[in-house]
Amino acid sequence: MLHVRSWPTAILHLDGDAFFASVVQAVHPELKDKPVVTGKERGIATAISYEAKKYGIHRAMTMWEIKKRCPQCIIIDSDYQLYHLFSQKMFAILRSFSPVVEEYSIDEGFADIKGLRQPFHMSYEQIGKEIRDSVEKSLGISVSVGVSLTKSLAKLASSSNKPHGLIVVNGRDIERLLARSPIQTVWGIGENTRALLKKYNVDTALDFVKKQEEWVTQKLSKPFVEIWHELRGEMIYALSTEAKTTYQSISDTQTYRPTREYDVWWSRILFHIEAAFKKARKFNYQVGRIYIFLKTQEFTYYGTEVKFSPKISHPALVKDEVKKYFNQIYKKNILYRSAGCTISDLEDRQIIQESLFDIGDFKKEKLLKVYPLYDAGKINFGTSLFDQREVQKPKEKRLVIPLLSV
DNA sequence: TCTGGGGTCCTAGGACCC
DNA sequence: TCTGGGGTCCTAGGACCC
Repeated sequence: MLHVRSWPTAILHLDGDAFFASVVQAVHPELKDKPVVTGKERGIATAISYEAKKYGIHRAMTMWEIKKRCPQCIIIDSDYQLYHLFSQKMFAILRSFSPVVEEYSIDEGFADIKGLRQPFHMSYEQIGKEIRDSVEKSLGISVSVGVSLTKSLAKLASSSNKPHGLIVVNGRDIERLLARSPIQTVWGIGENTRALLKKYNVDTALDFVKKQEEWVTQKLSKPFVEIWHELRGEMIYALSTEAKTTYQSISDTQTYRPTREYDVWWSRILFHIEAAFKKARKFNYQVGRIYIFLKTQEFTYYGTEVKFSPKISHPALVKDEVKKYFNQIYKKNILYRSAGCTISDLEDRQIIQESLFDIGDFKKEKLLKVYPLYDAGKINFGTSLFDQREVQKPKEKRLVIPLLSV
């Protein structure tokens, strides 16, 4: 029976299945069909192959726990360059079908495929299958595809049948998909919203969609009203096809072995500030705010914010100022486990001139000579003398110059 | 699911002004 | 001493994503 369906919009979601692990298996065929876990260098699992998932291994599980549950598990270091290469190839294939592609993350993306049936002489289902199969065939990795009217529906569809899935939903199929999708599996609905909706007997995506718009507006905030529309097939989220070159904020943090030592935490804070600013300079930003924080064993955050006007791009200039703020959050009897910073209020560098504050030109001149070396990875600042990063050790020995001498 | 690192967006409420 | 309404800006904090 011919079933004619209307497609006001047609969005495809392409999602790598256990992407990092899958890439590793593609590159090392001897690891195919074996339990593989990546993230060795961090001590926790970042990707788990489907074979390893059978042993109950999940994200962020410690390597120690993994070995206990699955001694034959192959645990390897992450190789982000390699993942990136595969990601680019995957998106190149997607772009060979449609020019309108959003690279949502390293392992998943969307394509607007409306209108492609005619040029390809294929149904949307056939196009989806073609994309899935060409990625799998040419890259040797497994992916899942969902096609529907909106990004939210396409993503729900692709996630509903992993791995190696292909789901096309429209018409009555949408209701069936929503009915078998627990509400927390919807993109944008997390644990807190699940708990709230549970109180009103909203358990599935279909329960949610059946609520009146007024009810949703009353109980929830704007993003959830948008999700409600998206799940009803009304497109709210357009594809953003531009590459990421701008930032609202940049952060740099790390978890360490717990300690109370003042000098250690202060030097780590400086270390993270320098790292965040390095990225800011790379993207040509000057910075208006630095938020610094320490995190305790109990996952409580102690943080504070420093503002700069005019904006800056070399934090060594304001080290003493920042230290005053650090002294406000640090308490000597508290055991901390993590430190970091988020810089925000970012503005394009050409627009503003960096202020010299009360630092003399001579000092600034020296400083500006040193930063390019740091940015190029040739030196580390002396703050790292206290740095006890356990996880990421520099591969080559670097020249260390004390920041104070600048 | 007991916890790594890097992001985005939204809202309520206070401060301040007319 | 008591009394409005309305607008804007900013901040803290929440919620969620991969």
